[in-house]
Amino acid sequence: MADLIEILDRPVLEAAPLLLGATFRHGGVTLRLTEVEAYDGPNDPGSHAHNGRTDRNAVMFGPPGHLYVYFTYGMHHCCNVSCGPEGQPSAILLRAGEVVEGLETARARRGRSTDRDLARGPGRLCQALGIDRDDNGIDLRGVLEPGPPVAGISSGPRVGLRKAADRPWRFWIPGDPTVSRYVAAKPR
DNA sequence: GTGGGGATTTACT
DNA sequence: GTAAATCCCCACA
Repeated sequence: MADLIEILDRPVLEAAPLLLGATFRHGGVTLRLTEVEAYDGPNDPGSHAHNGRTDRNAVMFGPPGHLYVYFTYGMHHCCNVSCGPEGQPSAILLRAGEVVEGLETARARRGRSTDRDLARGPGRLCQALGIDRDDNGIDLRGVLEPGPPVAGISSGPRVGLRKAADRPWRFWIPGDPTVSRYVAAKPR
């Protein structure tokens, strides 16, 4: 089984699909990742790091294997794994997964939700795992464990972006019920 | 100091 | 399908 840092210390477009099938433990809940998206630093208009380093996105510029958590829409958190050599601001958004441990805890955090929807979408995923801004920057060694290689990975455009909406940098395990559905950005 | 926008989710018609 | 919820971040003045 591949080492986490070995996977993350390479270009984000190579690393992202390799995280599918990995397990992620936090707050008493374990997830099997089924859907991720790649954000490729300064060359990616859709990335938070596109306009350089700020207080918020600093973790993206740091060493690989740390959690970048941000708050959005006034009510949701999203979490990413920093990737690539230090100084290269790329990250992988954890979009969805299947709860494989801590089901009761996840249900309690998510309130009224079907088991399928517990971590189906980045905001739901963070809520199920109890992730918030206090977890920004945490070291993921021993937390995120790569799994065996997954065959037949699908890719397509990222969800909800107005910028760079054409880049097919979303990766998921085809047929898995916990993968979120594609939603284009709403026109203003 | 101000204002536009957002890597979303949920409930309601 | 559409709308509302809700607040932090950041660019610009």
